[in-house]
Order: sequence, then structure tokens, then C-alpha cells
Amino acid sequence: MSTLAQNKADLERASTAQKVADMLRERVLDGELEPGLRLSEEAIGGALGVSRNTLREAFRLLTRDRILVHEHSRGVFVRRPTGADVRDLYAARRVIECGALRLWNDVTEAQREAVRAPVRQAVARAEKNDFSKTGSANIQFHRGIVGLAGSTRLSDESDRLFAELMLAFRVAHEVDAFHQTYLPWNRRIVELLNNGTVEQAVQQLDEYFDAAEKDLSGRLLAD
Amino acid sequence: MSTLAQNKADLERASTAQKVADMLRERVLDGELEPGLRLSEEAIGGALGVSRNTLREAFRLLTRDRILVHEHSRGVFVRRPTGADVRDLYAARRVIECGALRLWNDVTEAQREAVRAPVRQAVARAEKNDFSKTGSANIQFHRGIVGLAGSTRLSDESDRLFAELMLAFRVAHEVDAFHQTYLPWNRRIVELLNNGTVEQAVQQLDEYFDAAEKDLSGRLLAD
DNA sequence: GATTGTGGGATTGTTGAACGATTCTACGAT
DNA sequence: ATCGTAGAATCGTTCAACAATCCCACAATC
Repeated sequence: MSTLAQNKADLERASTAQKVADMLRERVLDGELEPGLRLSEEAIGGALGVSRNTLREAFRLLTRDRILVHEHSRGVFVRRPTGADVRDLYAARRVIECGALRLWNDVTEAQREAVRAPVRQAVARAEKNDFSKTGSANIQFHRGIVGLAGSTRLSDESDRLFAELMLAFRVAHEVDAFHQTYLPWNRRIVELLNNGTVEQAVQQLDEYFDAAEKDLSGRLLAD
Repeated sequence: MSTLAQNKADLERASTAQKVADMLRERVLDGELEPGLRLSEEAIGGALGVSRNTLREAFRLLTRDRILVHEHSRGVFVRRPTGADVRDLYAARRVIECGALRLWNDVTEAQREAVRAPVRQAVARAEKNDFSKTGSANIQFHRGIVGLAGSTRLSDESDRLFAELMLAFRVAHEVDAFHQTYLPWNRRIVELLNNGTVEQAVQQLDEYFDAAEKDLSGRLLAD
């Protein structure tokens, strides 16, 4: 039965539009397609060998994820988050993640481990001066926090918020360095959780959001 | 300047796909198109006088809002929420709304009024034995709570959660009667908020979610 | 009788071309 | 320098076509 579940992903062959969307999403989040860039239907479609209709469908999928923005009769652009966007994003994250973290004592051990593990790995790498994956580790930590709520809808929406924040980092010309700053914060939160002082951990997380929002929006204004 | 803002909506003429999507959304939420129904591209497109491509774009918009579900090479269907969906929805709402409600003392008076007003109106109508709009009033109450967070992204996602719940009510053959039951709960929450006992209001809201989830999933199983 | 092929028919997935509508750009008039 | 206008480029929408896939009914097999 487990093998069947594994094969399921293969059987569910993605549509052409889905594959194109995945490719474009990767390009955008990797920074090859910079925020603000306009994506011409003809140029992209010709380069990828898909028809305009299929490409437009891929654009729609990425618009749903807030990776792209659509302007009527003007085309689609790589999203370029503003200071107001960053405030909105952190307001949402504050409510979601602080709320989820308060459930710490009511969830399974596997859920708790999904919060601890990313921090443990990041600490291990940092001790070896390896800061290559601190960005994704930080995101995994916060994904784990959202996962405490046990709602796929909430986790999916949070993934969209994270993706949008990655674009904001890109605009601020900060990607890895940004996350790196906050590893000590994550350690402290995990320690407080392990000590059973959940409310203190929540408060610490809230302060983290304050600092991160201020830092990021400050860099955005300078741009 | 205010007139300019008013005209803005007119200038931003909706695309054909958007108009089609709005029409279909209304039909679905009104119950004319029942959960589980398959929407044929040819039939719907022919009836509305739009091409398949445009209709497919409208379908994508509604799929984003979780009103429709798309199955590869099989078509789109009106979403039919299951018991698992209801649990997931309430897990998300619990985190979002309880988290937002905790911000009660940190928001503007206008935001607080957006929570109180729907309950006041519902009470006034109930005293006149008018239960016509209790459903939308209940939703307005919860929209107000989410609005305390001050995040359009969070509010938009919550609207999608609400729409999905409306479909679940439809499957459970309960729409207005369901909301009506919970007016007393809403009153109590507002009273606790006005008394300044925010944490008690949050706890009351949490219990509301427990009761509502149990009630709704029970009716779903019976179906 | 239940399960397993095996057709044909209907529907979706994708492409390509076409044309009106809208936006952008550059040039020239005031 | 500002404004208006013509032309080019691009988007929005439709239509037609064909391949790929799914569904359903019927026959074959155990």
C-alpha cells in the first residue's frame, strides 16, 4: 500500500501548463527572473515551445500563488513586493504562526519534531561555517510551526506567503544573509518550547516578527 | 477624490473570464449548481456564449477559490467538502480567528466596530423574528474578526475558507438554520470583548468552533 | 456471476491562426 | 516643454482542429 502511494505521484502526470508553471516559479524564486520584469507571452511561449493559451494558463497558476501579477491588457509581471506588502505579510504571519505555536502541547511528537529538526540542522551546519542552506532551513522551521495547526489549507497559504517574502528579500538584495541573522532567535524559541514555557516562546516569536519586519521594510525603502 | 475612487471600479472593467467566474460563483453558492456536479465545458460555454478558452480561464479562477475542483482529463466539478475538509477548515479558522481576536486592544475603533455591528444587526432582526440574513450576518461577524489582523491576504484567504464552508453547509442541507444557532454565542463574545476580558472571549470563540465543527461534521456523515 | 479485456463515443488538453481592443512609443504640433 | 496623434506591439477572445484521455457498454474468460 505504501508503494502504491509512492507511485501515485508518477501517475498524476502534471499538465503542460503545470510543468511550465513549475519551471517559471523556480526561475523566479532563484532570481533569474527579477521582480518587476514583464513576461511577454510571445517571448516566453516561443522559448518554451508552448502555445499562448497553455502559457496563459501557467501564468494564471502563478498569479494564484502571488508570484506573478496580472495587469489587464498589459501582461504579467514578476511580483515586486512593496513596503505595504511586507507589512501585510508579517501581519498575516504573526497571527498564523503565533496561533499555531500556542498549540504546541496539543499536537503529535512528529509535528513538534518538524519544528525542532530544521533548527538542529542549521546549528550543526553553522558550527562548520556552512551557511549554504540557512535560508531554506529558516523557512522549514516556520513551515513546521504552521504545521502544528494541522491544516493543509493553512500550510498551503503560508507557503504562498513565504514565496512572496522570498521575492521581497530579492528586491531588498538580501536572501541568505537575512535568514542567517535569525538562527539564534529560532534556537531560543525551541529551547523555550522544550522547557514547557510555550507562552514565552510565542512572545519571542512575536518579537522576531517585529525585528524581521522592521529590518526588511527598512531595506526595501532604501531601494 | 472620492468620486475618482468610485469610478475606479468602473474603469477596471472586468475581463470576460472574470464576469463568467462571478456568475458561476453566485450560482454555486446559491445552490443552483449542487456540490459534486460536473461542469461540462461545451454545455456551460454554449449556454453563456463564451469560448472554451475563456470558460477554462473562469474555471481556473474558481478553482483557486476552492469553489471548483479540477481533475485531469475529467473536467471540473463543484466542490463537495468531506468530513476531513471540514476538520481542516476549522483547524485553520481556529488559528486565524483566535489569533486575530487576541489583537482586540491593539486595533482601531473602526476595526472593533466591524465586529460588533453584524451582531447588533442580527440581534435587532431576530427580535423582529426576521431570520432572513442570519447567515451572512454570522459571516460578517467572523470577517470582522479576521479583519482585526489588518492583513488583506489573511482576509482574502478567510473569504475562501468561508465560501468553502458554505458548500459544506449545502452538502449538509443546512444553510440559514445553521448560522442561526450561533447568534447567542456571538453576542456573548462581543460582551466579553466590551468588558475587556479578551482572553475569555477567545476561549468562547474556541468553544464555538468546537461545537460548530462537531455539528457540521455530524450532519455531513449522515449524508 | 464476477472479473477482465476491448471496442466506440464523448470530453478534455493543446495547438495554431485570426482579429478587434488596448497599451506603448515616438514623432510632430502648439 | 506639453500635448495630441498615428503606428507598432501586445493582449483578449474566439474559432477550428486533432491528439490524448476517460467513460460506458458489451463481450470474453475464469
